[in-house]
Amino acid sequence: MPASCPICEIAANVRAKRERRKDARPGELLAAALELFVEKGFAATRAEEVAKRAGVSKGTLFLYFSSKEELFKAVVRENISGRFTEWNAEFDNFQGSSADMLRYSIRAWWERIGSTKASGITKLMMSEAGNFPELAAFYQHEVIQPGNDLLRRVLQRGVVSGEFEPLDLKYGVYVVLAPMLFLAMWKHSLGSCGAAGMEIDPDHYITVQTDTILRGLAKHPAPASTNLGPVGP
Amino acid sequence: MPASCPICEIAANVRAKRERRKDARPGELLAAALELFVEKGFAATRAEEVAKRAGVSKGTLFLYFSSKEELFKAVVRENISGRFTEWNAEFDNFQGSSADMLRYSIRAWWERIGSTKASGITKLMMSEAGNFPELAAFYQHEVIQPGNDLLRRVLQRGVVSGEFEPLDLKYGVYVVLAPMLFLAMWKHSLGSCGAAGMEIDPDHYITVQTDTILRGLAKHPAPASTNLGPVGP
Amino acid sequence: MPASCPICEIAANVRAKRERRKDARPGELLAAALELFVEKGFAATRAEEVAKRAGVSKGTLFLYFSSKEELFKAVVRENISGRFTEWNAEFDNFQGSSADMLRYSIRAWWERIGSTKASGITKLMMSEAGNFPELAAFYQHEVIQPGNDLLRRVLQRGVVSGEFEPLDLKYGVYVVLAPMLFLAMWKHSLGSCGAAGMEIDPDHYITVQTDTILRGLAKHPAPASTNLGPVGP
Amino acid sequence: MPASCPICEIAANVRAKRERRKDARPGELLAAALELFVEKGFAATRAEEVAKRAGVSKGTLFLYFSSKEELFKAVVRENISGRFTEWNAEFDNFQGSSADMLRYSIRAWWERIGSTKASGITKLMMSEAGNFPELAAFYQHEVIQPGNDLLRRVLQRGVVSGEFEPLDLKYGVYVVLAPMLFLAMWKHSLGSCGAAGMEIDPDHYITVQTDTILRGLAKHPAPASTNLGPVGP
DNA sequence: CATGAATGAGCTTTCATTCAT
DNA sequence: GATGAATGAAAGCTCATTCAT
Repeated sequence: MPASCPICEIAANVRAKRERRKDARPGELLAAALELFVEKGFAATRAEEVAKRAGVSKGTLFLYFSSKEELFKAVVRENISGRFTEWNAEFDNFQGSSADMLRYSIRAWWERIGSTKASGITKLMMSEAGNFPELAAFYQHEVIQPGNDLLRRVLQRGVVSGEFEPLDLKYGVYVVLAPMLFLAMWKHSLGSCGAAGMEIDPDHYITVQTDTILRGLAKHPAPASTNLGPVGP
Repeated sequence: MPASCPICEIAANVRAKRERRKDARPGELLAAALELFVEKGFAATRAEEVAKRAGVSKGTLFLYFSSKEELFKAVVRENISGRFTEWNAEFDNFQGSSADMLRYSIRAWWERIGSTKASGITKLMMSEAGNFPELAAFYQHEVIQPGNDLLRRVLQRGVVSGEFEPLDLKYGVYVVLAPMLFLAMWKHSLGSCGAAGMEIDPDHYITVQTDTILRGLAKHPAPASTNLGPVGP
Repeated sequence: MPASCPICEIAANVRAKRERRKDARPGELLAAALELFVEKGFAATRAEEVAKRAGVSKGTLFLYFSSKEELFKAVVRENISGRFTEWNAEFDNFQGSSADMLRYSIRAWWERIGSTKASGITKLMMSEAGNFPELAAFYQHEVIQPGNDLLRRVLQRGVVSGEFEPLDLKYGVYVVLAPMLFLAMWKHSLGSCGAAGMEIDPDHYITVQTDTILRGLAKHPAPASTNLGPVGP
Repeated sequence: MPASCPICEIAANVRAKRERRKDARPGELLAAALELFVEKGFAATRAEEVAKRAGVSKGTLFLYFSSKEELFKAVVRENISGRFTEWNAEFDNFQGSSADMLRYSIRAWWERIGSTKASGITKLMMSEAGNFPELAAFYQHEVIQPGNDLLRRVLQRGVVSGEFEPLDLKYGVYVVLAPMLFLAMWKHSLGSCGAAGMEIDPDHYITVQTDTILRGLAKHPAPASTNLGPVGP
């Protein structure tokens, strides 16, 4: 180290730390809020608790988010924005079979969303959609729709290439979506209650689901099943 | 009993009516509470609103349920009572292919649970499991486990008979369960927000899911998929 | 007293008392709020304090008034509505000189408003008008305008009859209004500070003002007024 | 002082500028505070807003005033400082009739106080006197009393010279004071609400009031009214 | 039994005030 | 001196719960 004033260095250091702290505040608060909202639900989470978990006081929270509801919105936005542009690009260049592409999609979702805290948002939205119609619409527009579109493209690719049986694409995406979203929600509710028999091993779950779904989608030489009329004889 | 006193009869009648009304109270309250809890969540539902929808006063609610939490527990318990004994019997006698049996199970679930208000408790439990661990355990014991067992028997029957490919039964049940429970939850959250593109037509959804699942489970002459390496290039 | 069940009497009595209390609540709260708002201003008055002075709990206040602002509005309405219809009628039938009529008006204002707690509203409105534009408009419409109109009629009567010099009526009313409203405001602010020399004896004040105003309005060279009897017909 | 060092001059200059700025700070803060207190009242004015309007940070405000209350006191004190010595001198030398002197007094008040921001403190004191008794006493001592004395001298001059009718001087001053103070308060409250019919044109108002007051005070050939005792016989 | 007026703990939100930089 | 991020006491308002009727 060359000649330098140690006092100035300390001062600069502290200032830097302070500014880093200031910049980090919203992130820390959003992280704490995500955790607590997912754990306890929106209404059952007290603002003070979020602040405490983020290591700040009650007042500080409202310095960064003008209301608890605004905090909620910010949590949702923070954890979903911009992922889809990245994903779309990834998919444009995918080389390989459509089955592999679907497998890849599912694994990627799990690694980037499902296995992270962001998966809690799915449960959050399910629980609170009724109380935040505006946010629900936002979520539909920013998350559901892009996700649907992404999956539809994968399925369509498979149908066009002859790998998959033709199917109603709109409802076909739910064949893939439903098991994934269910896993996310389960993880954050009944799956984390500690009761015996409630735990789901995600990797195994995904493997079984993926295999079955792919066989269900695949084009077969012979049709699988005869149809059934209404329930009851 | 021989000739009866008409006055006594009237009195008994009146008493019976009053008792019936008295006995009906909790039911009306539970029905109102179920609706509201499902619509708005536990915390966002006010006790007074439940009372009003049940046509009684606030005080009366607390006459029958010592607290809002007790009311919640009663709502859940009320709506998951022993349907499974009936179902088990039904399944013991089922005649037909296992594919038909699975189809029948799914349709039966939809008609008796999924399409009724009872489906709301699925969403409720997902939302509130964290705040009511005791209830979650109860739900797991009374609903999840029996449901799992039921479905496992169906799958096992198909595997044993050679209709279905062998599969991990524990996770196989989720292949059927996940899409159904997802539908129930969707219906009560994002699906009822009025936003365009969020509605799911249950019958169509069930048809597509069932077809795909059955083809995924069915024993095939040729294996379905090649395996995949790790995610990423 | 004839034969009567003492228990029933007590019960009826208590119920009556309870209902009387319920009916009295809003009035008690309004009275307490008026006092405190005038004493300390709107913002410096805590809702709990109002409740305490009315002998009820914080929650009860919000049972009757949905917000502190609503309470404020109710206080203003309570203390001014309907007085002007009565006053207008009184003035239509007034017999006597216009000087006497003006004297009577001033005395009547003092006895019915100025000397009562209602006079505090004047000060309240002056202090809070800027923060409650909606209320200020309400006050202008319900109080200021009717009061102005009333006074204008008195002045006009005097001018028409030749008792008063012709004058700009719009600004003429302030010749009477200003000293009266000033008295009301003074009473509730600097006049009640206990500082020596700040007290104003209202009767004397009114006498001096009235005499001077009447001489100022009177048509000269003829003398202005004969004496007046007690207020009231 | 003879030849001066230019460097010293510059240094002194800079220091003077800085000190001027430093000395100006409190003044800018007081000006901002006066405006805001008058507009919105003491309680509804936030310290941060005062600071912002003065172009400094929140912390700086508390560097100069130890609390919001101290700021308030300083605002009042600042705006009522010794104008009266100047005025007294002016009045000692006044040449002309007492009517002219009174006219002059009123116009002077309007030009130097009433039409300036200083008139706002009249309203401020009225609104907050109850919460700041110490200030109220101060105000009474520094403003009300001297103002009263000044006016009393004018009236007395007129009475002695035979221009004015004899009158109770203590209450006579309010004949002049009340309309003026009322105008000041009106201007800062209901008069600035934008509601139609609330605006008062000060010049016209003053003209009408002054004319009426002077005629009310003037000595007439025949006395106007003898009454003085309490109302009623 | 049923009622609903009353309660007060508890929550969100505000803002004067402090103090490390 | 000046700053503004941080604080936490305090206020408005809600609502589960009680209890006199």
